[in-house]
Amino acid sequence: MYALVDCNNFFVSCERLFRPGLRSKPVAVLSNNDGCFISRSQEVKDIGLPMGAPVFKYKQAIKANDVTLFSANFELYGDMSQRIISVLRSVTPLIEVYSIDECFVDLSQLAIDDHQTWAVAVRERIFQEVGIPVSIGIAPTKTLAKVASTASKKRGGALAIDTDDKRLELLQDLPIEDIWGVGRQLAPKLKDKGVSMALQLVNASDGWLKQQFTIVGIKMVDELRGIARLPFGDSKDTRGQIMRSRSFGHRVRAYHQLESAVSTFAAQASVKLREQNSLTHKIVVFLSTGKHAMETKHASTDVVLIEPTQDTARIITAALEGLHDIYDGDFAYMKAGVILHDLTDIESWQLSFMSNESRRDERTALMQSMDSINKQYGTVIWHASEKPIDADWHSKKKLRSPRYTCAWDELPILRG
DNA sequence: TCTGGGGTCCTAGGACCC
DNA sequence: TCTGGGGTCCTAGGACCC
Repeated sequence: MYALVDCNNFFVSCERLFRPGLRSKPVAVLSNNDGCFISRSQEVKDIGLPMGAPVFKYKQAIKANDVTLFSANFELYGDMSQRIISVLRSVTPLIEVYSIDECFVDLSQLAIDDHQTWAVAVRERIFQEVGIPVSIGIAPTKTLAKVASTASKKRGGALAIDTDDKRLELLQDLPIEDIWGVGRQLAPKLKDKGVSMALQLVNASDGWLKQQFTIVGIKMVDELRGIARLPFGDSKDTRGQIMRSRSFGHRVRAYHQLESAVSTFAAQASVKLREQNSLTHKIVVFLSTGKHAMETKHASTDVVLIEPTQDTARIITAALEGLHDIYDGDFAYMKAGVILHDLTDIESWQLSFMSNESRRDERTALMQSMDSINKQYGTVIWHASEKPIDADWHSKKKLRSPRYTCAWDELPILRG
């Protein structure tokens, strides 16, 4: 069995901790530039201000209902999140931190008589020790635990799906768009086929499901049927990608402003990179007019580093080169960002670097940089031979760069 | 005028290899 | 030297999550 511990209106709850007078008053937390709602108290939900909605469109309602607004304070939320996680860790080490306000717990190693009672106790303990109200759902799969925790919000904040009857009862009342994994695209598609409730999905034939879904959807339905198909993540603290980006809140045309933003993002991203002890091999720089512009434009570029690096100065330099390549003074940008891709563990970078031999277009550059690598690592021996290739074959295969064959496996570093 | 900032996983199809 | 067809790797982009 799995538990999902889900913080109620998390950011709002954090702010209320320091402003107890705001309990039971309408409160919302806003995104960067105070652009849109990212957390709402129950009172604000009842007023009808939607999640993610732009604040300027709801000025009237905010004033009329005397809604208290906060600019987001992610340091505070991160700190409160850690406190909740440490309470859970004291119960069992088998937890998966899913997001800043959600945590899965594997209950299989715990001696629990009654799941409902356990959930109530843990919920009370978190509220006592941290002051944040949470909802706890317990079920045989992660997706069902999610269903349970959502349903628990109207039933005192703790709910265990420990019988099939309970499971079916909940699925009967669950609209498909509220299922974890059903989004904007899938929901209308399913409704067109006459499927609007989760129970219909669970009762559908395997043949029909195979027609409608890819493997992702099949797994989702299995999870709803009580068959665990999602791995219990060993809460990786090393990300596969690191992104820093920001909307400006107004249109930016001046190159120096973009330059300053991009170098800041590159620096911040490289700090994250060092914290997780990784190297980056590819840097993506992007500029965008934002998705709400009449005419949306998006420009991005990949900067591939021949030698993976962790060095802030090099990352900034490379990012600015990328910016220079894509900058087009003709239109104004609303947003900019830097993404670090192809992250490698710092201890094993030589291996992954060398074994990437199918990146043919990088080969030429690699050959040129081999000298410096030889100097740096001393023992690297390598060789490459260029095969003669006739012009016809070349154009047929649409090869843009000469073809090389390199005996990477002769590198002593791979054997070591 | 002003509409978040992160992430993950999967797939289709091209690139590449034998 | 023949230049096909199938397997595999890689990438961009989509869909989804909070």
